[in-house]
Amino acid sequence: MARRSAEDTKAAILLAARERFASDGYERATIRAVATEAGIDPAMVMRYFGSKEKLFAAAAAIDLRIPEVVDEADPGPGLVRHFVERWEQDDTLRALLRAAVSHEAAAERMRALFAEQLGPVAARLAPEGAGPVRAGLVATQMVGLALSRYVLALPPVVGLSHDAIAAWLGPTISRYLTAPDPD
Amino acid sequence: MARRSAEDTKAAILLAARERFASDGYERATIRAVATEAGIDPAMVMRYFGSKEKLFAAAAAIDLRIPEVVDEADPGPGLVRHFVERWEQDDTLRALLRAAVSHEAAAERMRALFAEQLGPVAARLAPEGAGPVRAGLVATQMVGLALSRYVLALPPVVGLSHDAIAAWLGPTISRYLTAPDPD
DNA sequence: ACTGTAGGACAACGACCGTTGACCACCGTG
DNA sequence: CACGGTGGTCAACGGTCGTTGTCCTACAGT
Repeated sequence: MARRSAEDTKAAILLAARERFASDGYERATIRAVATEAGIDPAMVMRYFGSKEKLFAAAAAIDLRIPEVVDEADPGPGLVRHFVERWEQDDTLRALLRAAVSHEAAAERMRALFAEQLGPVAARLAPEGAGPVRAGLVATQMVGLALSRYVLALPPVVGLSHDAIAAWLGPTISRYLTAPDPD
Repeated sequence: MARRSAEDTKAAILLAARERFASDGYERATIRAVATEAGIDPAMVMRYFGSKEKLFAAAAAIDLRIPEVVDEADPGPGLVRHFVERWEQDDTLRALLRAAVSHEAAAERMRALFAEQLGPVAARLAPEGAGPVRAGLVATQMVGLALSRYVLALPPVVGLSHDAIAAWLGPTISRYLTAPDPD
């Protein structure tokens, strides 16, 4: 059997870690299970990542890659589509979401993620000074979709097509971002 | 010190259990912590509830108490207000939500909750046959609000008043329930 | 006063977890 | 061929958890 390089092993561990964190959450995802899935000894995980906490931090590093250019008048559908594709692309966001619910460090990372990556978009599209609130409203809808579809697996929500999701949630997101303040 | 009745003790355990499950999630909420908070020995919890699983089942029993009568043309704001008040009334819903993320039995209970209690309302207000999908859409927005506000504690969402929440999310809920199907 | 019973405490078991330290095997290089 | 470092294993420690069995104690009814 050919020896693996350290980088290959690290990558295998990260992949396995995202999978376990995504489907088991922070506490149920054990170092031992991650190691088994990566085909190595638990001690290697410690060698390469130092602790479970640091392994999670490495596994949950993510860039939302929100597109710079969107339809300024009706940004919702495009953003919704982008989010859905981002969620389904790999396990990272699911891992972060599941962990954020019971792990304070993960929750903090999630808050930072929305503040730093969704914030600027909202600041640009929203009325003067309303950026943070509008970003928060968008977050409620997008996080709720993710939770319902990928974690709770509510059957009607799982059954929605990407088109249906964009058609239903798009107007909501557009309104949260661009509508004037209500009375 | 006067002895407590079994019923009093059971109630104290349930109260403590909801608190621990709500703020720690299923796995981090230990029987030992619940017992300490209820002022008794962990063994008592087992005596009265049999197992951690059954304790959770007892602590997570809930009735959403969705009002029978709502404004049929614009049900959103009223429903949103009712949900927010229901969430803030006690720890039961927060406990269920947090546990549902990492505990399959709790997730199943959450699915049943929405199907049985939100489903009928959606079936009544939505176009023929569209009930389940509309209930699912409503769930994405309401669950997302709860997660963002009570679990992740996103600052802009935490800062919203009940009035602001109803004003922003009300139209969304109304549209999900009563709008005709999009193209 | 006696006693049965309901309400409760204590200590321990077995399992599992994160983490550690000592030890091994293969490899390219001198 | 020796050899050092890289990639890897193994066994164990200390801690915590759910759970169990045994024992204790206060009180109500006779």
